[in-house]
This record gives sequence, structure tokens and C-alpha cells, in this order.
Amino acid sequence: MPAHLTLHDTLTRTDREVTPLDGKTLRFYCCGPTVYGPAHIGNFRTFVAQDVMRRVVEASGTPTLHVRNITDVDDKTIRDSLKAGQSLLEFTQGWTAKFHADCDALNLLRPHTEPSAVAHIPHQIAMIEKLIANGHAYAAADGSVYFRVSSYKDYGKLSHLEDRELRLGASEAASATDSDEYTKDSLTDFALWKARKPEDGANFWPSSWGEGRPGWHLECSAMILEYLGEDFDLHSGGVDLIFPHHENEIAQSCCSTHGKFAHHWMHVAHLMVDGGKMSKSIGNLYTLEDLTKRGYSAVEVRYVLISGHYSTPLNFTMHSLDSARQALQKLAKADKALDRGTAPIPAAPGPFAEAWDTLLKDLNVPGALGSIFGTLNKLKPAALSADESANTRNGLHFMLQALGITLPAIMDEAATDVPAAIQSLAQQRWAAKQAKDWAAADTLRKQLEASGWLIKDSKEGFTVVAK
RNA sequence: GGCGAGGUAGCAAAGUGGUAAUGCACUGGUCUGCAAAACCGGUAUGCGCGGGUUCAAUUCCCGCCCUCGCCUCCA
Repeated sequence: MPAHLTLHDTLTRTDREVTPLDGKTLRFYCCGPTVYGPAHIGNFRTFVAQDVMRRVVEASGTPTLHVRNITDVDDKTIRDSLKAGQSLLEFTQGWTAKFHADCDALNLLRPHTEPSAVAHIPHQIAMIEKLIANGHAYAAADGSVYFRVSSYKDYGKLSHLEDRELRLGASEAASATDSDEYTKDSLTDFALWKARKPEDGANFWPSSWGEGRPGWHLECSAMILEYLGEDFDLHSGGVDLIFPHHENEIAQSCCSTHGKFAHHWMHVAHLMVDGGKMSKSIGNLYTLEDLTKRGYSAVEVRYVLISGHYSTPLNFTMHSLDSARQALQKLAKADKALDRGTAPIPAAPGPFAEAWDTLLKDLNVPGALGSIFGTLNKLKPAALSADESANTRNGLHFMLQALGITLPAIMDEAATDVPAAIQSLAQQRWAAKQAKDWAAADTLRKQLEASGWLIKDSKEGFTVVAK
């Protein structure tokens, strides 16, 4: 695959080719979850988009180094662990396990490295010390440490917020009344280290500025330095992280190292529910479990999440899950029609070259899916020769692998676990049909349907299918 | 107020300076006793509104309306 993925870059606002700085491995970082509860499908939209990005890069022949953090210390994890009567570690490990289970169900490739913030306190402290020594940070009277935004002239270049514009909006009033803010030199300065407070419980660490804990923005910078270095290929996260989180990361990292930090920024738009924002604070969210309880599978959820371009908001509805189910069935049936008994070798897109090209152009998944169906419709799988169908199936599997889609079982397949009573009714109906007693046959079929079973007739006999 | 994204068929969602992919839903036909499945078709003279540029705009430019997000923890 000579072609390379092109991705929109938030910083330069241009589409740029994604190629490794070291010429070998694409090294990228994704902001991971804060583990204080189950992640919702909006969170997963971002992780799934990043997963597709990684899969496409790998399918195009470039190995990756994927780093994604676990935020296991912040206001919420501390608050909720105390509420649950658990240690912070115990509490966050439980939710981390849940997160991993959901990721596996959604067919997300595990990051190569998944560092936790708590496990990297010394790294964060070291970075703060550097920033203070550089004059980019200062310790306040209460033992907190802040980054001096005015010391970094490029601050705001990612979010395109001018210094004087920062916090001039609705937040100004709120910030000014927060007692914390009085210890800062400027309203725009942000915390690198938060001095210990009574509500932190046992969750504090020693430092030369006193006991406390790292600020949220710092962990990513510190762990990126540790695992990816001063310069790396790509950084990704949800759009809401552009400001202030990623802006702060850039400031912290560029002021404490000589590198340029991320060379490419990928931001994933939000998932909407019925036209509105979905978030923990509003409470209109679905977790993966909410949907599986309603009978939907994780693949179906994944399909919905990738069915809109990652850079545009996607509206989630239950109907979209039904739609995804049917689309996946269509793919599974096409795959079956192409199956002539040889195992697929998904090494090249084959007849799906157009879909692959579409995917390489800023990860246009919906465009690629459309192209896959279009190609399938045109090829008519059932009519292909053995060689053609093998080639087509290889290509289909190549595309599915790049998209991370695993085909579901075909729903209309004959059921194997038909209860004896149902089987007997079905037999009776077949007999009635053979006798051309249509009325009786239809009555029996309706009876079976009411019990949740469908009959499919063929010339030689019938099959019973779960409804 | 500042920054950003978006308005395309019933729903969802691509795309293009030359007259609209695809999935779902709906629908006609073949098949079937009738169905189901499968297969073959159909379904936006139209791409928020109004101007402009052009031989030609949904696609470029200008103005306007509306929706959503960020500016505070947030994927």
C-alpha cells in the first residue's frame, strides 16, 4: 500500500499526510478516560475514531506506537472513591477494568502503552520543577503551582483564542468568585500542582511545594515526554479538549523541553443524542451496557459510531442502531455469498480500491462504506467465479479489518435449538401445506410467529428461524 | 461578545463547478398457494434563504436565518 493517510490538522487547519517522523513507526497519543464511572458511547466515538485511524495506518503498511493514558486522579475520582468508601486505587482499578471490557467488546485495539497518572507523579513533579526553573511557573502562597500563561507567547495558537479573549465569556464571573483564583497572578494561569485540601482525603503526594496532587493537564505532558519524547507524530482527543487541555499541554511541554510536541492534531467531533449534546453533566447519556441491555450488539454500536465522518457531529438515535444491524447483515450475507471455502487473506483492497482511497482521504468512513456497498451491488457476489470471489472476499476483509468491523452471524440462518413443541407445530404446518390446506397452514404459521418463530419454505422443505 | 462546526430525500449520511454515493425505511416486479428470503427496479428537477460570479453552482463569493459545540470539569 504505497498510499498514505491524509488527516485534517487542527493546528494548521489543513489536510496533511500522516507520515512517521522517524520514517518507521507512527507514534501517537490519545487522551484517555477519567475512570470514575462507565464511559458513555460519546466517549467511545472518539476512541473508535482513533482506532480506525490506527487501523488504517497499519493497513497501509506503517507500524504504530499507540499511547493512551488513564486519568486516575482528579476531583471526580477522589470525590467518588471517598463516597464509595474505597481507596482511590481500588476505585479507579474497578472502572479501568470496566473500560477495558467495553473497549474489547467494541473491537478497539489495545494501546501499546497505557500509563496511569498516579503511577507518574514523579515525572510530573520533575516537569513542574523545570517549568519553575525556566520562569514559566510559580508557586503560590498556599503551595499550589501555576503555569504563567503570559510567559508563553504561542499560547492560544491551537484554539485560536487570543490572550485577551481568554475567559472573557460566561466563565469570568464564576472564576472570580472562586477563592482559588485569588492565589493566581492572572486569571488565565492554570494549575500544575494543587495544594492538599481536606476533601482530598488520603490522596496527596509530597513535593517541594508541600503536599498536594498534580493538575489534570500536566499528566499528559509528562507521560508523553516519558513514552513518546519531545517530538511525536500525532495527538488526538475530543474537540472539547482543544481548549484548555491541549492548549495547556502545548504550553507545558514546549516550555519544559526543546521539542515541538505534537506535529499533527486530530480532533473528533461530539456524538449528539436526538440533536443535543450528550454528557455526564447533563445525564442524557448511554453506556455500552445500556444498549446491549436493549438487545444491540457492540459491533452494531461501533458501526453507528463510525457511520458519520469523525470531524462532524453525529446524531445518535435508536433507529440508527436498527439501521446498522441491517447494514451489517447485508455485509455478512455478501461475505457468505463470496465464501467458496478458502480462508480470506486480507492483504489488499482488491476491487474495493475506491473505498480504500476514500478512507485514506481524512478517514472518510461513511464514504468508504458507501463505496463498499456500491462495489458489492455492482459485482453481484453470487455470480462471480471462484477466483473473482476469493479476490473480492480478500478485499472485503481488508476493508473490514481497517474499519474494525467483525461480521455478525446471519440472523436468518436456520435455528439449531428449536423446541420440540415448535418443531412439531412446524411439521404439522408443512403437512397441511402439502395437503394444500392453506387455511390451516396459515393459522399454524401465525401461531408459530406469535411464539417467536418464523417459517421459511423452500421446494423440498422448510426451516424454522428465530424471530 | 470571541472561536469553531454544521444545515443534502421519511431517518442517517457521503460527495461534486456540468445537473445528487450509500445504509435504513417505503415501494413496483420476479419467485411463492400466500408469505419470508433472494434477485431485478423505483423513490431528492432538489442539496437552509436571498443575491453575485460563470456557458453552467448544491458545489465558488457576499449577505442573512437557523442548529450545535467550545470559551468552566467534559470525548
